[in-house]
Amino acid sequence: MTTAERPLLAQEILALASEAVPQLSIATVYRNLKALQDEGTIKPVVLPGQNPRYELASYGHHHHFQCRRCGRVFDFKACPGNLEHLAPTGFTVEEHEIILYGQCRDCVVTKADHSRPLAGC
Amino acid sequence: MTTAERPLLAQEILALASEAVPQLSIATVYRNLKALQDEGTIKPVVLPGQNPRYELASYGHHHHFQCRRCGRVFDFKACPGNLEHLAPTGFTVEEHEIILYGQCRDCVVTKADHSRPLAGC
DNA sequence: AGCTTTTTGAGATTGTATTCGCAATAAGAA
DNA sequence: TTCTTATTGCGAATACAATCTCAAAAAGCT
Repeated sequence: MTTAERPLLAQEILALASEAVPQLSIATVYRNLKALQDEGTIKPVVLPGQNPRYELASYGHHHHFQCRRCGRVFDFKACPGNLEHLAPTGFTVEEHEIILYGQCRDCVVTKADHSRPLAGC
Repeated sequence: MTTAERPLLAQEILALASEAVPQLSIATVYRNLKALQDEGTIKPVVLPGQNPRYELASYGHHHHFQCRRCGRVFDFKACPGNLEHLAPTGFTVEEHEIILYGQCRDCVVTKADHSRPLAGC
């Protein structure tokens, strides 16, 4: 399994790995994901209402961007920090999560080009 | 159906409404949620890996806080804004979502009190 | 009250991501 | 090569939120 530059769905992993191992089954993908997760190599990235994606656990604090056109999720390191004061008074903030939605670099090209595929571009 | 002060799960709605209508079934809850959603009165609030909660659609831009102890989700209006620049260069940000995790006012009381229930407190 | 329409409860069913079971295959050791 | 162990493919099974079915109950109307 090679390193990817963004969190991947089990299905994306299957698709990508299938290029090298055509008969690869989804069960094997899930089995390996589980194993890698148990040993702490990877961790799940869950966006609201979506299936888990997976990325290397070694990558530090960061957040995620999802492209609305191609659906891919990207990491970004930037973080405003100091979000503790946003919560209602009396609340304690232990962790935060920021998710940005928009168009990725590949997809901003032409706003109105509806002929391009909506996923996997 | 009365107004609640935070987004509720179908199950929470069932539990709360059952106090008034004991034999209420989950099907009715889902039916009404769907109807209210179709007419635009409520909208779903989805946290990563969790079932949708529902809140009034009229409440403007805001974000969510989840208490790790009782699991309840709360709204908060505060928002740092200007998150567009956080995304990688070349990306366009159309929307953002911030989720804070921690302890709610009710649950911060005693950090080490493990005798209290973990949900519904 | 009698009739019609809408809503409901309760259980069955669906959809779908994930996991299991197990025989087959591959990889390692000797 | 032969034996042993680990991994795989593939179809079946699971888990579970959400939806459907349909007879019963409730609400409206006259």
